[in-house]
Amino acid sequence: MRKSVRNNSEKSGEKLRAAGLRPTRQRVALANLLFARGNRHLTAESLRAEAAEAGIEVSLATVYNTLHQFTGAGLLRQVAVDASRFYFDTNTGAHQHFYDEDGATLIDIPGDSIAVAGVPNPPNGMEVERVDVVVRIRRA
Amino acid sequence: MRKSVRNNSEKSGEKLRAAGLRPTRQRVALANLLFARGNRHLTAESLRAEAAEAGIEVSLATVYNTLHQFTGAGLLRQVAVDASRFYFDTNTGAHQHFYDEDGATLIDIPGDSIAVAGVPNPPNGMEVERVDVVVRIRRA
DNA sequence: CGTCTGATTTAGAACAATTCTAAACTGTTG
DNA sequence: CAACAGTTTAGAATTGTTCTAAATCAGACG
Repeated sequence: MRKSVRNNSEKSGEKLRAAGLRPTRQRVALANLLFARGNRHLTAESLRAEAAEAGIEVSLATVYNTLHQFTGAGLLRQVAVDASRFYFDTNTGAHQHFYDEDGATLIDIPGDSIAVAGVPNPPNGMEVERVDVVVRIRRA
Repeated sequence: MRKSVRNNSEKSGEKLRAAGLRPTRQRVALANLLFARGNRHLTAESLRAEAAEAGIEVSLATVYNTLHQFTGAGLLRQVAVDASRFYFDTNTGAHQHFYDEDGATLIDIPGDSIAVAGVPNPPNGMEVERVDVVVRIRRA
């Protein structure tokens, strides 16, 4: 057990270094939480709560900083589904989302299942950065 | 001119009544602004600014209330593209959007140009409410 | 190893967008 | 035209996020 924790931290450290971020205690701890399990969707508050539960004390400002730095480094992706908060996704590959408006939860849709056809050319001087699909669902 | 203004207000009044909303001075004025021209994208602040320019005094709270009531009544639709504010769209039909992240502007994509195929079945007990496509663009 | 330096973290203040509250007002109904 | 429920309002409150200035830390260097 202890060994695998150390391995995770080492892996996170390398990951951060590769991204050009100094592997500080806080960043490594958050990276461990973020990337240990599979794909995750979270908000600043939820990550902070999770960190607190795991006995890691980080200020909210650091959680925000880290989330933004990770996003800038391509380790995370922001998902816009709800104007009231930012969601972050540890899955940075091509994929889409279900968004459950009742529970305010996101569910991944694998990148190869949805196909979007007929996207018009963007206005002059603009280029397409990404095509986001959000399938809004609710209790039937 | 005066005649057409009266017509607009009468039309707005009927529209509101049909939606089950009492056609008050403020709601009629905002509806006129919203639906007089073609499709529009706006935020609470931008609508309020526009109202102020047109000499209509409405409190910000009323702008928010109205926007939400209109949305509830199906007269407007909310577009989630940016976690930092709510956008509203006067076009409630099926269509999609370009979102220019530099300028924070929305551009309509007609409903019949984009086709989304392969949406998986939603989880049990859930139904698809809507499929939103946002094409994020930026200066090339 | 201590020391230094710039990067990072922090608590708390500041901010922006939105929502709430309680009182004043207004549209409709009888 | 009185009465009541629905609506509006100013301003306070709340929420989520960003900023600030001071304290702390990671890594380099002697």
